[in-house]
Amino acid sequence: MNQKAHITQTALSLFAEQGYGNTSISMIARKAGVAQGLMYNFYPSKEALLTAILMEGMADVQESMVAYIQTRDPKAALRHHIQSTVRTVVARQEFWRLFHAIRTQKIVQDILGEPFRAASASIVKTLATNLRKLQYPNPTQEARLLFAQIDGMVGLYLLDPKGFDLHKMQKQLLKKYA
Amino acid sequence: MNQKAHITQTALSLFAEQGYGNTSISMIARKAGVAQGLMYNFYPSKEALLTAILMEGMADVQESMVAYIQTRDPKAALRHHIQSTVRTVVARQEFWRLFHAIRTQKIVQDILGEPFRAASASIVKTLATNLRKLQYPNPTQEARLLFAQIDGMVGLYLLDPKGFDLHKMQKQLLKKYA
Amino acid sequence: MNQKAHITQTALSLFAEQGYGNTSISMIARKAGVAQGLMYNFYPSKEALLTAILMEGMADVQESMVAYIQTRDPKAALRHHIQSTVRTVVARQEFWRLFHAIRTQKIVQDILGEPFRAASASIVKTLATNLRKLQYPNPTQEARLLFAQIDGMVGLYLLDPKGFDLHKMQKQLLKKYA
Amino acid sequence: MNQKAHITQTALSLFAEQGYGNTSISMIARKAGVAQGLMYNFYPSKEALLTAILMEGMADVQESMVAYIQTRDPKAALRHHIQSTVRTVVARQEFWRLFHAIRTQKIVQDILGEPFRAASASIVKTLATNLRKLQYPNPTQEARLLFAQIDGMVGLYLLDPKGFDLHKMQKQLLKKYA
DNA sequence: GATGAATGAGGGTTCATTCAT
DNA sequence: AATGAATGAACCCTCATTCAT
Repeated sequence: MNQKAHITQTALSLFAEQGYGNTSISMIARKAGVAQGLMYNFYPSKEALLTAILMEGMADVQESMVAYIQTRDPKAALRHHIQSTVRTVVARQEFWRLFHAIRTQKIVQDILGEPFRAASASIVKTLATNLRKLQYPNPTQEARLLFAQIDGMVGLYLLDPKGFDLHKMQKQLLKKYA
Repeated sequence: MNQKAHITQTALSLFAEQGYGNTSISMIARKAGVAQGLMYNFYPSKEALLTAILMEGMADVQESMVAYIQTRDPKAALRHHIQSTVRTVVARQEFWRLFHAIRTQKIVQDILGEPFRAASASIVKTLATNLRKLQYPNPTQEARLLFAQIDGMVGLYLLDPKGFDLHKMQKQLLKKYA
Repeated sequence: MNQKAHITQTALSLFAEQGYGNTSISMIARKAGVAQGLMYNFYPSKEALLTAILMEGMADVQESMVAYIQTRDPKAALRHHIQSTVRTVVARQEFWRLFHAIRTQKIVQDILGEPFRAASASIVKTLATNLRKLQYPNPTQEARLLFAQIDGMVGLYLLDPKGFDLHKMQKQLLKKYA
Repeated sequence: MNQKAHITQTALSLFAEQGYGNTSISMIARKAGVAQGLMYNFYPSKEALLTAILMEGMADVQESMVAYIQTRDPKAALRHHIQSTVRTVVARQEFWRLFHAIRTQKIVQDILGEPFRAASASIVKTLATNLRKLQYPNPTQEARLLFAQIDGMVGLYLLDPKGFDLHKMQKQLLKKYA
């Protein structure tokens, strides 16, 4: 792996583990085995490093959704969304832990606030469309509730990955909706 | 209000508004209108102040649950739990915002990790008991799902109190379960 | 002397001796015998410290000019200006050394550029008025030349206070103009 | 132009424009279009680069004086000195701006302090000789005053090239002395 | 000669904490 | 109890310098 990717990955690990604010550049450098100053050859600031990590993570999520966004069958569409979310959260656990922990902070609101709201709205809208096809009453509210449910499930999993059986939850959720 | 409570409340406000890490003791003192050093007459450190705030908040939550924990009718019990949660989140929004923002951090995991897990387990167990009475298949999983749903709902509300209609969500949730 | 004045004076000494850019906050603190952080109780930044020093120095100069600005007799007015300049340069040598060394730098241009130009123009105008009364041909140009002469004299003195006999120069200048 | 001269000239431009301390090696390299490390093939350090620039500039000044140092007629000699000084300041403005801005700093005092004092003394002596021929009373003091005047004029010009009419000042000075 | 990734000392600044008053 | 001046460790960042290629 090249130096930039190595530093970025190390930073993500530490940010996820102990928080952005509690992670110093020197800690990242030490764990990555490079000099402090080197980070600034790749990113102009600590905040820029965070931004890059968040942007890349969001792009990955977007990409994983492209695969099933066009699914016509409503049950399949819901199933794909739930499965895809669980899959990406497990696969990129560190990113999600960081994102969930930091998404209330001003710095992230500035960077990702609007994109995140837009993405959320888009997902809710798609869920609503599919729930409507399945004859749910009040599909928009139901979609919001389902979104909250998935988000809550992910949040609780990230809070305690060992104690929270995400796949059992996923199964249960699929049984209910798809 | 006595000095200690005044300082503690001021700290909670600032922690909730701008984060624990971004709030300095001098800011708290300035906003509270007291000298910087005074806080140390009541708490040995900034972390102890945070701990006290979190403990107190958790105790309040516990207390609010005592009122309905003995409810016999399962639908009423579920209704009370949902309503009580929403009520406390709205009434003590600052505490919940702080708690949700910070609950993944090591410092909080150390302090509240175990109590929180215990409280969660207790709630889930109660929910499961009631769902079982209502003949839900797989009531334990269903309880976990409901817990996640409530938690997710609260989280999304705290993320954007103006844009997220908590009461409409509550109504929808009540319609489904109670 | 109080701490603030002590720190400010120490900073002026070091700035004058080795330049603003070559003087670190830690050097000032060490020489002043206080902790680094203390300076920030009095000035919000290193630049603010410099600004305060420059502003105060300029105010002193202004004040010393008030005493003779109203002098009616042209020869006396010129004499007073020359003597006052020499006196203040000798008395506040550190300030002048700092000011002469730093006045070309952007940071000072931003802080004092306009005030300095205005003050210079005012002095030149007064000199011109007095030279006109003394029947000098082209008094405005002559005033500019005299201003340059005084400035050059001061500059060379500050460059080498021991090797440059400022008072002999002053005497010679007074002989020519007053 | 060869690489060394190109780098040196680029460095002079930047030093003059924004100061020695505010100019980094990487800025010089970027503007010169070469790699950061290349400078070290020609100079052992940033300070050595500055030294070379200053030495070369001084040598040029010396050289420009050789042309008229032997002028016999005193008025012509004074005229040549004034004109030559103005000419070189305008022609090599960047060097002079750098030199005037930095000549009080320790680093330059160490390098050029003694040579500069020697050159100044030599010029003053020549001026005195010519002033004596013109029957000025106290020609040595008068020479020092003239030297200060020229230096002050140059300094004020460099401080504000657009606002200070150097050639008008030169004319006025020539009228007085030559 | 020429490159630019890598280093690490040092800079300005913040802030939790202490303590004399 | 209450003050706020004082401390010093730690933070983010810059940059002259080195060196493998």
